[in-house]
Amino acid sequence: MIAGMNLKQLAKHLNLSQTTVSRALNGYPEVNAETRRRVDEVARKVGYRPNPHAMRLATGRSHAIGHVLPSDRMLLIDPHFSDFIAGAGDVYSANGFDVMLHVGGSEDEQTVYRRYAQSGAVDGVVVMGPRLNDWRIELLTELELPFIVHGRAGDAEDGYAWLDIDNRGAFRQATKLLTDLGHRRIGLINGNEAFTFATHRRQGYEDSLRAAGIGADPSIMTNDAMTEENGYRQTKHLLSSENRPSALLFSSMLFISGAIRAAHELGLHIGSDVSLIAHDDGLPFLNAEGLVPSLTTVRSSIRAAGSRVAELLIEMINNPEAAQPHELWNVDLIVRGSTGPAPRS
Amino acid sequence: MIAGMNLKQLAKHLNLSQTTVSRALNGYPEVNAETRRRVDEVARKVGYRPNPHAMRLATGRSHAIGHVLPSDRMLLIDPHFSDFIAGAGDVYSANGFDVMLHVGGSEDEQTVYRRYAQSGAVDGVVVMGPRLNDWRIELLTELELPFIVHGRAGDAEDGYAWLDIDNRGAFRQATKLLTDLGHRRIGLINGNEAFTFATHRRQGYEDSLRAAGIGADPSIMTNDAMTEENGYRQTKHLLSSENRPSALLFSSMLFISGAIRAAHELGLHIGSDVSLIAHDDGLPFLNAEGLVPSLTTVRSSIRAAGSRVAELLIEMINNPEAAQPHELWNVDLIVRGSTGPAPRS
DNA sequence: GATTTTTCCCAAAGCGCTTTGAATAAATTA
DNA sequence: TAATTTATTCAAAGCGCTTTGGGAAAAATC
Repeated sequence: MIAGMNLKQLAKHLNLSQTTVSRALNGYPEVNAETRRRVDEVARKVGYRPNPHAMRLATGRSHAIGHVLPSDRMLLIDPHFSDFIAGAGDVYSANGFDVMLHVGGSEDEQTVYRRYAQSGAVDGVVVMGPRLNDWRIELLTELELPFIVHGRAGDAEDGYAWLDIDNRGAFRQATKLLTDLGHRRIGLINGNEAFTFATHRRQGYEDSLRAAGIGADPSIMTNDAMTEENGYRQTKHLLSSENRPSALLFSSMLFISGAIRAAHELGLHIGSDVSLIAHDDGLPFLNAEGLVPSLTTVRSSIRAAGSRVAELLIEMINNPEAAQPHELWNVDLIVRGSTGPAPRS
Repeated sequence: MIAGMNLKQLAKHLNLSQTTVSRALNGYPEVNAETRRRVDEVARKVGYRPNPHAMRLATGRSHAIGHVLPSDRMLLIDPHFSDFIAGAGDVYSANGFDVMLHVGGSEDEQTVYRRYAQSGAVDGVVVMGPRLNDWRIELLTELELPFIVHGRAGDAEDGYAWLDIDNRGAFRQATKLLTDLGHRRIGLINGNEAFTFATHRRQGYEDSLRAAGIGADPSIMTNDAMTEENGYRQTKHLLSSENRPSALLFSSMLFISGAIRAAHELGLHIGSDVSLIAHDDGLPFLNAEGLVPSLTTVRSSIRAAGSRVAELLIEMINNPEAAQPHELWNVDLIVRGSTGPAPRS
């Protein structure tokens, strides 16, 4: 590792005290403008970089954000994680924050948070994939470690900071589109309801069914890990049943390829024999528009959410007194080719 | 953030000096067995955790590994990243290492590495998605920052540590399977050849074509971002061409759903009209076995690679004098239902 | 011109840990 | 019994930065 100059040396080089140099670099007011200019210039020239560990030790602030992926990693988080973090990462580095990532391992997840809090290893954490009454929220609150939840964890939503998309509204809209098109039997292929987003989506779906005077039928509602294979299996199952749905709602694009495959195999034409709508997080390798027929979706960029979550958390850290942010994002329904009027039976 | 006791307090509590306590906790020999027992016990009881920043400052070692995702993030890395890191993460935390993740942002990627090296923010880094003669290798070597490459970067392979899968061998095998089955016209739907893995795969493919006396035909070889959509588009294009291939080789499972869709649309039966083989990284949301027909693949777990890469890097860090590791992993060809004898034309 | 402010800088303490260089007591050896 | 070793422990000096509490010179006020 290349040596690099430290503050002391830089100060000597400048014929100034460490104090002054430190202050100059950190933008404190009590330093002469000309001096500051000189310091900045020389620092840049010699490529001075403060030692982050020393800085952290001295200030007690780590300038790092923790992301911990649960050790019982559900399929939910993984494929979405990189996109989320891509969005957040931009913001973090723009603000000089590092990301501490913790995934799996022997150490109990709870211990990790405790360690973070106690040691000041991070200034805040992002909670991803919240579940109903997620224990992490209680723990982090108790630890007084600033955190923000991507999603919501059920009740007491005022008690913590969160950013969520309006999953319920989204699925309400999507379902309404279908009922408006005359569909009466609509299947829901949802993610694991341990996660709140899945619950919210079901609620939205039920809202619109109810509004259309249709009873929810548990036999055409599923909760599964969001994989291609499950998409295939469930679709195949539902569409080959006696009283098959004329429309299906999917909680993730990850289901979709499988679903399309199943429909094809059954000789059903998408958009006429069966209508499909999926929630689209904007994962770059799965493009709803590129499908044939193009897919009707409720879309919300998980990447954008990542950026915003990062922004909010940094604000919270810089300004701990401020009120906890709550943001609920609208989700756009984008009608494309995979939805059409209910076939007359 | 919860306070937590520091060394000094712990020492006082134990009626010992900081030195002794520190030594006891860090397993130094010059400390009485009984004393060590006492220290360990009390430390555990009061939940003492050393402040990592202080530790890092004092030792100069950060106990952290850097992963930096290129800012010109190609689709390649993203979906594979979380699986890779999931594997690596287990090993990291088992060894008390943290992960510093850097993604995108305004700061130039090169600067990030320089900063890491100069400040000792990380003890080593993992280079993912290497390209031909990747500049990162040169830079990191110059910076003397320990690193390991997942993949290879072209020539001078002895100059750095790497772990790679035998992409060439894998595609050689896969192609051979096809030529043995009588296929003479085999398309290759590859990833971006800026990445070395794609080049290696093409080479393996060409090896076996050559061995079978078949000339490579650039018109049925493509290089694209690995997305569902591209899989569809390229497959559709190739399979509807005049002299269509009877078999296709894919560099990623991400292509596959699109490919299957295209084949279906063209009314081609997979496994008889057209044979398909894909490279399978073992991404959890895309299961080759679950497809219908099940997919013949060359499979290598990217997650396992992550674990091993982490292990090797940690060894390198703990033992800087040792020779740089090079590991080339065999890839298994798993024959399933998507491959069959070439149709007689 | 004397006094109070302001401006600009500095020495030194401290963050919490590791590590060096002794010191003391106990155990060996002579 | 005196001289060495060995086994344990400790005080103090860093690691590289921030921050407190002054202090000297310059500027402003009376």
